[in-house]
Amino acid sequence: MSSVREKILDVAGNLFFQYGYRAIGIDMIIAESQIAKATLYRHFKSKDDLIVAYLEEMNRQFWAWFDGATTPHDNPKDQLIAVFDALQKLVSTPTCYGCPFLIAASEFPDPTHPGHEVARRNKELVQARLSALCHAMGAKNADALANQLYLMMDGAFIAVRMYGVNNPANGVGEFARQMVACAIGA
Amino acid sequence: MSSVREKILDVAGNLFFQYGYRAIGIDMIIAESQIAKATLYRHFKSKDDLIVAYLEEMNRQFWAWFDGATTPHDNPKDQLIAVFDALQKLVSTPTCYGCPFLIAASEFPDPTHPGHEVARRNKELVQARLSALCHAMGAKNADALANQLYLMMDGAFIAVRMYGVNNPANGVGEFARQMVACAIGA
DNA sequence: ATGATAAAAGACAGACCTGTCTATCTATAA
DNA sequence: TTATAGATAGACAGGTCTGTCTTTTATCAT
Repeated sequence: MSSVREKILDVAGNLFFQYGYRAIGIDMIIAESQIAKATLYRHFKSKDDLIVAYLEEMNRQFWAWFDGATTPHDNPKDQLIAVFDALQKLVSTPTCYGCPFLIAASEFPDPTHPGHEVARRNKELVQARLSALCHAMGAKNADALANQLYLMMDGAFIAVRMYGVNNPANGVGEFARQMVACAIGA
Repeated sequence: MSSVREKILDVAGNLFFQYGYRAIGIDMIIAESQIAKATLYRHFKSKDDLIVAYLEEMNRQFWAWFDGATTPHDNPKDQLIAVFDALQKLVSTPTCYGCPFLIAASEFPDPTHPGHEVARRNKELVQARLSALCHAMGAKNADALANQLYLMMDGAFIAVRMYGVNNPANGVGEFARQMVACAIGA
C-alpha cells in the first residue's frame, strides 16, 4: 500500500474534480503533488489509467456516503429520504464541484471510454438502489418514482457545477419528501 | 449576413455538442467545414469567441423550441406539461447529445468564463420561466415545484450524455404530469 | 476590365500535451 | 557495507493546441 500512490490520486482527483479531466495536464499534477513524472508513470500506466483509478476511488467513497446516509434508518422510506437530505447537505458544501461521474461522462461521451464506463456503472447502480428502495417502500409507481428521484439527484449535482454553492438544489431533501409522499398516497 | 459564418458555426457546433468543447480543436473544425484557418479567425476573434457565438445561437434555438412547445396551449398547466413532453421527445432523439449549456458549464466551471456565463444566463431564464408557469398555475408550493421540475429537466439532459438515447428520462413527460398533479392537489 | 474583398492552402511560432528516458539521490534491507 | 528499489529533476521526442502570417486564387461591384 503505497502512500505515494494515494497522494498522487488525492492531488490529481482534486484537480480533476474542480477543473475537469481535460483541463488538467500531467505536468500540473506532478507540480502540485511535488513528485517526479517517472513516479507518476510508475504507479499509473497512463493519464486515462489515473482517471479510472480516481473514478473507482470516488465510486467507493460514493457508496460509503450513500450507506452512511441509509444505515441509521430501518425502513426504505426513511432511508430514501435520508439519501436526499444528505444530498442537500452535500450540494451546499463549498468543496463539492458537482459529480465526478457526470463530469467524466460529459467530457468523455464515448461510451467505450474507460472513464465513461466506470461513471456509467456507478449511475446504473444508483438507479438500481433507488429502484429497490422505492419498491421496498411499496410505492404505487415504484419505477417511475425511482427515475424521478434519480433525475433529480443528477440534476442537483449538475446544478452545483452551474451555480456553485447557491444552487436550486438546496431544497432537494424536501423535494424528495414531497415526491415520496405523493407516490405512497399520503 | 455571411453564410460562411453560419457554416462554421454549424460545423463547429455539431462537433462541440457531440465531443465537447475542449476535445475539439480549431484544426478539426476547419478540416470538417473545409474552410481556411484565416477565414475562421476573420469571423471569430478566438476559439472562446466561437464557443460563445455557438452558445448564443443555441440559446436562441432553445427558446424557439420552448415557445414552440408552449404556444399551442392557453393555460400554464398545459404549457408546463407540453414543455416536458417536448423534452421527453428531445432526449429520445439520436442527434441529442445532452445540453450544450450543461456541457459548457461542466467543462468551464469558472463562473467568469464567457462560455459559462452564457450557459448560466440560459439556465437562470429557464428557472424563471418555469417558476412563472408554476405561479400562474396557482400551485401550492410554486417555487418548490419549479425547482423540482428544473432539476428534473437538467437531470434528463445529463442522462442523455451518460446513457445515450436509452436513458432514464424517457418518461419525463409523465413524471412532470405526476408532480404537477401532486402540487395542485388533484 | 479593374480594383477591392474574401477565401483557400498551408507554413510557422510558441506553448502545451503525454509519455520515455537518463542521471542522481536516498532509504532500506541483507 | 553494499546492493536494490524507488524517488527526484529534468531533458527529450513527437504530437497537438491556438493564433498569425504569407501567398495564391476566386468573386464581386463599379
